[in-house]
Amino acid sequence: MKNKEIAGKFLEIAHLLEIKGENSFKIRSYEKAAETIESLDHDIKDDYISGNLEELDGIGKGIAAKISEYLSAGKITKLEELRKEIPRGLLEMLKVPGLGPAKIRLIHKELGIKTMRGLDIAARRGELAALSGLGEKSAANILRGLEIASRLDGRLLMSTAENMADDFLEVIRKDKSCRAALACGSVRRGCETVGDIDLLAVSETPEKIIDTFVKIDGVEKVTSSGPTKASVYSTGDVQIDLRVVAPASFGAAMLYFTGSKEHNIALRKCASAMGCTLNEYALSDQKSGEYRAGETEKDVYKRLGLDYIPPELRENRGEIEQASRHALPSLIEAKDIKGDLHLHSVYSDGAVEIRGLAARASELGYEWIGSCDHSMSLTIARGLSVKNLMKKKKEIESLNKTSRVRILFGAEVDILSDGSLDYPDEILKELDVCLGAVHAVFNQSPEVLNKRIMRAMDNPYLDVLAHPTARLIGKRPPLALDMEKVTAKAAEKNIILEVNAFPDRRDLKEEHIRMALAKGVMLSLGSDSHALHHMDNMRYGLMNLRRAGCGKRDVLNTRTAAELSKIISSRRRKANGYSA
DNA sequence: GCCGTTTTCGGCCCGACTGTTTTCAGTCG
Repeated sequence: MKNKEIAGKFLEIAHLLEIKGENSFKIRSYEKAAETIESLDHDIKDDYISGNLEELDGIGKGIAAKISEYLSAGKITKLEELRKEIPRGLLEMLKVPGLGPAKIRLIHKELGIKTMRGLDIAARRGELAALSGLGEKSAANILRGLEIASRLDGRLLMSTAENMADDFLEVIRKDKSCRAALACGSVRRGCETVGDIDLLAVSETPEKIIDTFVKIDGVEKVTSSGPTKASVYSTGDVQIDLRVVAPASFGAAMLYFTGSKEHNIALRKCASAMGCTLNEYALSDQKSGEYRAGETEKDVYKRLGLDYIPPELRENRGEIEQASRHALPSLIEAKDIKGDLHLHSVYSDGAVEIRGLAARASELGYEWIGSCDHSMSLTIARGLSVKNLMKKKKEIESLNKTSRVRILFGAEVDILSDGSLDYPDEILKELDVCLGAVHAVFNQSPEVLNKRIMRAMDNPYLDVLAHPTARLIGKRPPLALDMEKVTAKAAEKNIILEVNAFPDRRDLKEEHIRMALAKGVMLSLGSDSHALHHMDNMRYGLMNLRRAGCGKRDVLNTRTAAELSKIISSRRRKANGYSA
């Protein structure tokens, strides 16, 4: 499938046109087309073959022709020409905070600078400040922006961003004039990573809140500060923005600052179509300016004729149209979760005894847990020998006599380099649940790797494929798996795919969850806890599920212990039937 | 470049803050 690839080409065209100074609506058209293509639930080649490209939203004659050219000839002439015309370095400069297309153009035209390095040198020499339209301050901002762009190439993990946001919110909420405060933006939408942190507060006296905010310990630099809005850089050069609004605008402002940008643009179009304008203050009549809604998000959606759209779905991927015909998916919620399927104990590399895990699970309101320690080959994580595994089984049996929470006897079994599992079948058979996972030998060729996973999935005792792509966000790339094939195989063999909730794993990612859901594959959530506090990480896996539009019935963790056992024994029976 | 209940031209989402310039363009979200 080339959807993502093609979407990327159009985004590149959009950026190049920006630098060129093209009409901004033309640029927006390319961006829109890229969004449409990226969020398609099928291969765009299908539309190309059937001649229906122009029926897609935001795709007309021009862009359809470019898609056709790419699919038939493997290139887009317009993009090739733009690349020749505009030095690659100028594109990179767009990533520098404080530097936009107009200034880039100016710098390029007046000073002939076309690389980041060249820009850095000119900035240090003070050549930028001499340009008309720029001054000392702009030059200094660009210099700082360059520093940030080079240091902060990555984004923050959601968990880090949430903690930072909470630290700031705690102080803001203590201000007596603060009625409410929360994090919006990508934090509220549950994204995997966060670029900058957007905070929103409600108050009748915004200046006071802003004043509190810019003085918080941990603010390293205030980059802008007005009566209702301020931006600061906090420790680690993380940008934090705060906006303060009046109570009557709380909902409209929440919508506005939660985004996504694309969702907002689409909502404003809806508003405009019904003679209204939507901004961060309210939904109001275009002519009279009369207030229609704004105090809560629900009110605004309702006045727009839409069902309430949960933040995780606000990406303009069709959710607005779904909301208009009452067809939004009913998303899984934290309260639906009855158990955590992936917990490590002191038997392997966990820090907690099984009884401790069960006690915490009880506090969390769970009915069951899966005690899944590492298998014998993973010596670095004190993987269990068969003998210790059997000892663990006895302990679980004994604990289950009195435990309020049913403890499943499980294991996270290594998928070895040849695709065999790390315990013999007669041992695997004993497990209540068997998770299989790759923990070593990541560097196989894609062919060998895919064969390895397929072979593992052929084992009738493999119930769950845990953290399927083995990625670590920002640290280790995902395995080069053909996820279409993996999800198809999971559907065929009734294998459950895990959504690992550890903050730097979040594996499967939402795109792959959607792929699995489309094929009817069951999913499971696991915190992969190695310490007690890790059990609270389930929320991050839940974010992925919700962002993928996942409902309650799609997830194993919403079932009772009895239902879960039934699902697993039924899948094993079928799998054994296949392999016999 | 796209689109059409103001339909083949002329619109296209909206506002805060900064910096450089004296009224607004650029950037950001």
